[in-house]
Amino acid sequence: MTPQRKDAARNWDRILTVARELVDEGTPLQLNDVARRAGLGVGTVYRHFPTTEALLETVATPCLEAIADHGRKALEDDDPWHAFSDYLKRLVEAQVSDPALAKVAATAADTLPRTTELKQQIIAIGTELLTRARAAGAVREDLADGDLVPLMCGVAYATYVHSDGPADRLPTARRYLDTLLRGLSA
Amino acid sequence: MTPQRKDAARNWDRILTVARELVDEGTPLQLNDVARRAGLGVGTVYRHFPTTEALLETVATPCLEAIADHGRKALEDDDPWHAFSDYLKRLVEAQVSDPALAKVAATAADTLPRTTELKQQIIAIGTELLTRARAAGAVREDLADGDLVPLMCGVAYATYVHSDGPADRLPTARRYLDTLLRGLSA
DNA sequence: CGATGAAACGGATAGCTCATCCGCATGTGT
DNA sequence: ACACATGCGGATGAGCTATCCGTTTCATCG
Repeated sequence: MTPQRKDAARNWDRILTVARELVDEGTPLQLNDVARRAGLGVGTVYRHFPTTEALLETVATPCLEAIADHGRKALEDDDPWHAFSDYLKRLVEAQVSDPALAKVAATAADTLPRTTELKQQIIAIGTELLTRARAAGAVREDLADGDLVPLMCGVAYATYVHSDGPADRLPTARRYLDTLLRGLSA
Repeated sequence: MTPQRKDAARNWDRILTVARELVDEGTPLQLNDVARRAGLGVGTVYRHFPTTEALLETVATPCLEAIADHGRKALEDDDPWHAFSDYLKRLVEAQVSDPALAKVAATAADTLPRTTELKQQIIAIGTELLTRARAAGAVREDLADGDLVPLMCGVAYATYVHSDGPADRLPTARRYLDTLLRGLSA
């Protein structure tokens, strides 16, 4: 993934660093803007990342991997409800603390080629945890597999609409998720 | 609100008609686009509606009024929980069937001067219904007044993320709201 | 170590959308 | 019918996206 040549690798890193900064400060990603801030030509940025989405994906990848790792651990939890709810909590917290993740989560898979596989792993883990929780009678029957992602995005979105700034997001998100989970439990 | 002069009033109507069509077919509003479709100069459109938001507001106004009317009736309902949940149902259904409404709902009041008052009426009614339901012990204590709008937007957003097209939105939205209401009830 | 080809760089620039401005046309009141 | 006010239209500039190609840098091999 990272380029072979030394200069290319250096620029790749610079671009990602700048992009991460922009995402964190809430600025919408603009490739020309990234180029200027990184002290590079636009051409360079566009060669590495043909679209804003491509850059966004790459920025979000480490977080996605962390979530997948966390999920694999959750699969070893004996308490199905705890494993399920804890995983959802992780998903929501990640989304509200990282705008890049929120965008990737809400975007259809086909426009995000690079992270599709990771995203599907994360969804598959969620589905598995849901299936177990359902089998244990802990979750309402009418919650379908395909509802998981939308509901997580919904909680994250509600948090964004509510909050004035990044500061009070986490507690709000937790409160909203708690409410949702209460509604989901059997 | 509508201009006095005959030609101006006619153009105003044309613009609103076209805008309503565009919103309904899911196309994002672009003022130049509206002008072209309405057979008018861009200047005309920009004079009536300086920004996309202003046009969006005006497009959404009738729906907002309908909601406020519905709300005033809900205030006469004797069952606090029924009045409250029914009102929320109305809010969510309106949002998922009208993208204009969803945008207006999720936008901060200060960028939408024209509909601010209407929006606040709608929120005030919701708050009143919530207060009554809370007083009757039907709603969880930790649901704050300011949570109402974000949660409604969240449900609408989740519905958008879930659905493939406008067709299956309503049932999905109802299902999600049911789940949320279950979590909100004491 | 110097030459050579491949790969990457940079930024000029074309294409596009947004929004303004002002000369011209149209409607309204006398 | 006239004059003034009001509204109309679209040319136009500002800002952003994305491409293309001449120049530069890197890695490899004799």
